Amino acid sequence: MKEKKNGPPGRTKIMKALSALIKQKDFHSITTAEIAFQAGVTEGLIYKYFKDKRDLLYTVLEEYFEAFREYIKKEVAQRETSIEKLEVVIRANIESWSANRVFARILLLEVRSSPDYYKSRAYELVKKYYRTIVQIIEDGMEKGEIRRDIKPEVLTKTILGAIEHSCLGDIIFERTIDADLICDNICKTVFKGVMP
Amino acid sequence: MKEKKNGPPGRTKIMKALSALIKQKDFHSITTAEIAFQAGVTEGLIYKYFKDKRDLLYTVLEEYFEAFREYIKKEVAQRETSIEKLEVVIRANIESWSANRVFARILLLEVRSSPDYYKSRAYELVKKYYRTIVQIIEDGMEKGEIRRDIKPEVLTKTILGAIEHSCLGDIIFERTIDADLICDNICKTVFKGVMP
DNA sequence: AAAGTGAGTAAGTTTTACTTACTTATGTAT
DNA sequence: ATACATAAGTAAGTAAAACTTACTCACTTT
Repeated sequence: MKEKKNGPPGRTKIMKALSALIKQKDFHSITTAEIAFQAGVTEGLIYKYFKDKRDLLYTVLEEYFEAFREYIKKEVAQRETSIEKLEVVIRANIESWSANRVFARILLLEVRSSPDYYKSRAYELVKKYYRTIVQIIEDGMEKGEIRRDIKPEVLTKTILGAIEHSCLGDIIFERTIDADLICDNICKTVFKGVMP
Repeated sequence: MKEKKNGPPGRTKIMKALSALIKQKDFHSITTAEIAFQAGVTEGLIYKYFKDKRDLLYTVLEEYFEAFREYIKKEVAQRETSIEKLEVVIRANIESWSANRVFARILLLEVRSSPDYYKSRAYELVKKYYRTIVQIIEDGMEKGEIRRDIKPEVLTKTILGAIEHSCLGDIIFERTIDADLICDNICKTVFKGVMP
């Protein structure tokens, strides 16, 4: 077996088609007709395999996310202290987005506004990722590496938010992401604080 | 003069109508027919005063943002040190969103994905807000209150991102925002760092 | 009073997401 | 092999929503 169970070829072609189109324009202005044309199938087939246009988007996102989590997991496992682990999460996250802008754009801009997204499998993966970070922080607190007067959940959100917003502008305006600079700045801020 | 130059009554009614509807459901599932009905005008009038449905949304957002900036400006002026100013920005931002969820939802979820938004007047106001914070940080660096080995722009994005992501979940799922907890946690993290 | 202007309308058209009823290919048991 | 079942794919629509166009009415200006 070369591939995972991707299902029928038409389904794969449709996902590839949207994946390609989303590089060129925003999701809202991509029509189902365009997707079908790019995939070389008819419009109706989209609705055979996906509930609706958005469901297709979530499924594409899911694929990206699976790879992303895999990568992060591997990197984290190699580190010892919780601070090192957090640093590698921050770095890997930014670098993943930098290498895979489409993924970042879908995740940060295209799906969040639809209520249905929060019932999707893709969102389940996001939550898993979130919980991984909370766990790192809780472990760090237990080991005395991280101060205990902060809520792990809020700290996680602070870190994820810092990453997201720092990359957002570059993603929207198609600029190159200076991963090192951003990572370095976020780590300095979060680990040691901004006071001299 | 009671009001600012709001333009013709129909225009105001349309904006009020969308403002009310967006409290109940997400922008995508609000139809122009609904907006017109709620406003007590015909659908065509919307297109007399606004380029399209999204343009109307940006204009509503603009109104909210104007008030937001006014409030922040006043709060900031009362503080002395740059750290105090940053703290009050964080607090005022979170409290504004807590008090005005519609505004936060539009800003964080509904407009960001459309390229047109980045040409709107509303986005200009966002940039102004961003620059205000950069300025506070630059002043702080000059006065020696903030370490100089961080880029003011990245630090600004880190702070804004931390705020946004910390509130996002509560906004989406309509939970109450614990402004004090979030503000306190972000300040602790950003000012002093997470290490004990 | 005639002309001009801006607010507002009624009745379309077009676009686009989504459906339905059908055909063609593929694999499987007798 | 042949009949049957199931899955892949298509063609031609429908419905709803965004957006247009050509018009009317009221009110001001000269």
